[in-house]
Amino acid sequence: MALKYEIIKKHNKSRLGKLHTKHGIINTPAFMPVGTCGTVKAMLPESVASTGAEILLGNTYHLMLRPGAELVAKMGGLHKFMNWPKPILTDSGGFQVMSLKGLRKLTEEGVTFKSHVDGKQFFLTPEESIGIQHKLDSNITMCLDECTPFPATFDEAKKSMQRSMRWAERSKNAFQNRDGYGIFGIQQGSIFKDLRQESADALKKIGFDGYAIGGLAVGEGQEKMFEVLDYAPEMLPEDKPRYLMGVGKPDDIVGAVSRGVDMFDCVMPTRSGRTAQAFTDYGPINIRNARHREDPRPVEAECDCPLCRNYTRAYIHHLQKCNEILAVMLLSWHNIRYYERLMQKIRKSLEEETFDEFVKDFYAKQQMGDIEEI
RNA sequence: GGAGGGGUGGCAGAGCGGUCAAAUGCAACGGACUGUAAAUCCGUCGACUUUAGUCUACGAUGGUUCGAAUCCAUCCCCCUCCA
Repeated sequence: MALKYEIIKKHNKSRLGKLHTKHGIINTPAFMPVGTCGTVKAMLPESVASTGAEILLGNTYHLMLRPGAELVAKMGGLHKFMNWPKPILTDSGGFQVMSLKGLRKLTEEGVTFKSHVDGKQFFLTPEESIGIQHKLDSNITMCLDECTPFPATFDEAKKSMQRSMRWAERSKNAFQNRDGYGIFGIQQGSIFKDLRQESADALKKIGFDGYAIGGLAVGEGQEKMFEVLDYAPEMLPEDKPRYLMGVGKPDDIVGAVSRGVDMFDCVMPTRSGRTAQAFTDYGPINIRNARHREDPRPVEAECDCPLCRNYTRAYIHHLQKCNEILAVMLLSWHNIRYYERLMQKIRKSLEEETFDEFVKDFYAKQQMGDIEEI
């Protein structure tokens, strides 16, 4: 098989595993920071690596626009181009089918994007998306799909899902097998169990190295998302990694691991870092808030990131107020480290068979909220 | 000494008889952010009560007017240019 996945331990629905790629091993459950344009915003790749991240995301649509897949290939592939020697997963452009719906036209053949940069037209087919991801030298290629918006009626979700399944087959056919590289299918079906099953069956018939759950965390709320995750992961092959796309908040991730998900990616730690939010074991804080103005404590006492080791809340608050780049850098760093530490704790508890206690403790702390007294 | 311009909410700055508790930006305060069109976006921002409303407000005082941030008079202060 092109990508080897070993499951080391299981606990109820949760799994501890290792995914082997040409550029290294990914310990699962894993969180993948998002580096859409060939950079995790405001972070040095070396800094991202120091957080414990073992794999990054890149994006087909954005890299196709700038600098173009050919150039990246000429520069030796995305790993070399961006100085990230570890594994890379690339999204197919399927999310942009939803997020850029005003700038694109969907047909059975593919999707025409009007570049958000200069208006230039790009026609992205499943074959083209796979080809671009190949040129980028992505370790994990994603099928081109349509991230079904929410809410969708049953019929809308069905049509959208079925097209994504036809595109999944075309994507798989266009994919060139190589050792240490793989392709993931993406389940759709919105919040409808029948459609999720139909989608899972279609993907399994095609056969993939891993299976993603797409079309969640698009506005349905955590309760509905968890309802879907109560059944969706188990519809997918047990011996392959399961990847919940675009999720999520820390408690989303813990809940999803409990329900059998192995991989996550989310913009949240970096975007929040740019918008003054810092994640802590006791829930998120907004460092811009006046209550941090004279707080001599670190953002999080237990955290070992540079922000928490070397700077006070008062200082980060000051930097943020002054709109200083350093605030964005340090907060992004902290948040990614927070997510990676969370995943490390999840894996450790699965390893030591204390996952249930970890989950209980996690939610108890999150509910306590940030301690306000100084 | 001569000529001119101006004083508006924390700051900058519109408004030049009613529709002005006063545009807009910044600051302040709070919220949102989930496969990144995002160092972004949204809300609040005189006081008290808030559905509606009441009061105090555009340098100061007095006046004209049904009605004044807007017009007039006097006073105080600031700025530019020329001597």
